Amino acid sequence: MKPTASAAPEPRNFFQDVHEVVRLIPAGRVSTYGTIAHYLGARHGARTVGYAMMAAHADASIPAHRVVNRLGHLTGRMHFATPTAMQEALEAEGVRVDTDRVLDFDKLFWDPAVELG
DNA sequence: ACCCTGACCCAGG
DNA sequence: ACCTGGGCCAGGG
Repeated sequence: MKPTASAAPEPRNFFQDVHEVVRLIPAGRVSTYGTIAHYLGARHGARTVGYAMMAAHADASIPAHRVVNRLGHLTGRMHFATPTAMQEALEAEGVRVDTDRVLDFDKLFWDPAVELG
């Protein structure tokens, strides 16, 4: 018989996995493309996480502003409603930003492999 | 089913 | 310190 909806594992693609991890980043903390890629499996590149974040733009429940590049730079800022919206969203939760870079990046860095076990 | 596009990161010369 | 190449996923035309 045809597998029921509950029996069939939902077809999760990599983008959805990325979105799920991003939702877990606490307010006031930041993570990076490469970290998330590594957490989800070595065969995925950081670039692909970037692709997933573009797709995330449609979903307001994903805190896309908490994902920056490995240097703490706000590389995704141009994809927000305004070029300053990403920085403003971070500052609204207490993250200091200067010239498109997160200050105290090492301290605020959130690694799913560490925080989630 | 092919072509294009797009928030990255590391290794090597 | 600069540039290059390789890896990588999903949606739309």
